[in-house]
Amino acid sequence: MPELPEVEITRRGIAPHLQGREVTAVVIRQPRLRWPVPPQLPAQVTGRVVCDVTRRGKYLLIGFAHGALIVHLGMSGSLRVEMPTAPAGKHDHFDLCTRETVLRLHDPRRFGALLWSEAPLQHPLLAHLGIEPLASDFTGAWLHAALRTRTQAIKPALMDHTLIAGIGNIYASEALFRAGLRPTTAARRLSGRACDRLVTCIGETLREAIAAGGSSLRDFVGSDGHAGHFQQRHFVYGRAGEPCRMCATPVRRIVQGQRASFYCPHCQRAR
DNA sequence: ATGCTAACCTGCGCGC
DNA sequence: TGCGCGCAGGTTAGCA
Repeated sequence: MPELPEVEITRRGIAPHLQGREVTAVVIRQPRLRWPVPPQLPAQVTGRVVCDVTRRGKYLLIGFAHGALIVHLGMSGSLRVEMPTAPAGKHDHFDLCTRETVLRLHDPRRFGALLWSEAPLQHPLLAHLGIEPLASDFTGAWLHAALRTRTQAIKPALMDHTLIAGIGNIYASEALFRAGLRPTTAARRLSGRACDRLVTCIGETLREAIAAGGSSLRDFVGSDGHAGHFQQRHFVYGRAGEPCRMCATPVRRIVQGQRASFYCPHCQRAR
């Protein structure tokens, strides 16, 4: 589930329930995540008030005056706002309680993370993140310059978070389809016009996904919290062998850097 | 520095 | 029904 749009949707869903609220209790039910949840974390935030909930790449930051909780959802993580009386289930790792609700971290595969930092943007996990793909300084000219020395294929380059923060496997394939670019094209070979197009398409892809998820924000309270059920209509992702939505040519699946890439061999020929 | 591989986990869908 | 297999939205550590 969680690439940048899902993380942003989560942020918007949980922020109203946290901002300005005092943390009344913290429950670490299952500390095993990518790294163990720090045992001193409850003492750090109990009795403190949440200032804001922000996002950097795929990281969520639950901010306090003296630092922030850093949350990463990994492959299978989700955050839900529930009533304090709701029973915790299997793979519910952690609760952040306020007087009104409980923020619950659920993560079956345990690739997620929950950490505390007094200077979150300087934290080793965040310090080297690249440009925000929805920020106004992410332009075709910027991308063209950034890719100039990259021998790597464009698709894994888009997923390099030290270059661009937050683009995952689904949206990398989707954005390249929209831009008409072959995922295997060497990044340095992209023309200025191709980079312009790609930046536009990345923005459109991410914004549309956020907008599609935004319609289900109310579900963050009291329901399954499953940000996937609004079913974005992918052009190519997960559609190997199925007809391209634009030209009906069968979509191809290849593997790049041990990750599946999907593309239309007819629509994606430009560079 | 750069680039590949393995590793961390559970769950689901598929073919037999 | 049940079992084994392959696959999954991410990222780091370690090694060449």
